[in-house]
Amino acid sequence: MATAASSPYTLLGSSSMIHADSQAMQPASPYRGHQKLLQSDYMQSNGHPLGHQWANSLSEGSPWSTSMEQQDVKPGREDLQLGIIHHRSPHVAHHSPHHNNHPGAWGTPVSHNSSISSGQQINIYSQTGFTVNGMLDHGGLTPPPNPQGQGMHPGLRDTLSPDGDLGGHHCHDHSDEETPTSDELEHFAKQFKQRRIKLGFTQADVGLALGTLYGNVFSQTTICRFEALQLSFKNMCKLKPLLNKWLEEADSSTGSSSSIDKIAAQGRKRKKRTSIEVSVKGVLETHFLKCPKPSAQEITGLADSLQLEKEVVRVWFCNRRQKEKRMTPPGEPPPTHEGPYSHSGSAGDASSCHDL
DNA sequence: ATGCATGAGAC
DNA sequence: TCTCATGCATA
Repeated sequence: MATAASSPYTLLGSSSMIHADSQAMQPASPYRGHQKLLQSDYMQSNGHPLGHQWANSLSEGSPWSTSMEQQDVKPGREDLQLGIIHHRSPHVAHHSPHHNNHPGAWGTPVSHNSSISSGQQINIYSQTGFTVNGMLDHGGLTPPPNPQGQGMHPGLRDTLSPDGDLGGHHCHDHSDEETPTSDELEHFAKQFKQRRIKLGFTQADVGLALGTLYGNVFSQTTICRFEALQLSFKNMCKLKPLLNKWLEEADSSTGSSSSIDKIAAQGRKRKKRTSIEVSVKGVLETHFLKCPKPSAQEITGLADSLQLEKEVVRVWFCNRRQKEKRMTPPGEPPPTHEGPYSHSGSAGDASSCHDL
């Protein structure tokens, strides 16, 4: 038996800790953001669908490479949130318990190569203006008369399903609003951030507002990643319309509406974040370069060597892969250093990292 | 802003 | 078991 780790986590008696902190934004850090998103087909070599579209581009002229230099400046808001709440049922017509929105593929709506092992699922569905609620109050962008209106909806986040179809028909392929190009997304992200800041909203505010408006609550992290274009193309496509709507709302009701909606429905005890030492990280990275996808056996061995839980090591590799996917796509080595596991030329890799 | 973590779905 | 979307907790 190699694998024998079921629940390595011990449930610690965690008291109900309610963190009522507000996401204060940090002074924009001068980080590097040379990320170019390219829309290309999946490169199905032979089972290694690492074909992502995030490519690095040092072209300073590329809008994508330009990092946001805006700072979060609040013109004059203290607890004002764009919580335009309407009295609408949180449950519109959810057919599925989960929100399985497939906004579209990575700019490959027609491609249906099944060679994509476990990469992006190819769906041609598109969300055409998901019906947020059956009915908006009046006009939709009407701020509530009561600024301190009580948030009547908890932190529902799986209620909204941007379906619009599922009926078993319609196969429109509007390659316009449905599948924005990477350039559009990039531009939108930048515009979004600027507007957001201008309006005096934090990323967390937006996340909450989205939940208030459409039922899909997002965290500051997600909004942040959206603005930084650190999400997958598909994910970006999914969030764009939501954020776009929010922008419209925010723009329309500038100076009105406010509702502190806190999603305090956290009944999940999360494992304490493991802090991996730099030295250990170095080792992990070294292994990652050799083998981005170590087997369970290798992971176990590594964990043992580093004195870490197997789960931690496994998750580390998973996260590492994800990170690599959005930062350094295969085929485009970063300008600062060499690519991680440089493409093996054409075909013939996909695995085989036997070195233990 | 980002590292580590969780969970659903795909394979 | 991996990928992928997402977020708590933290630097």
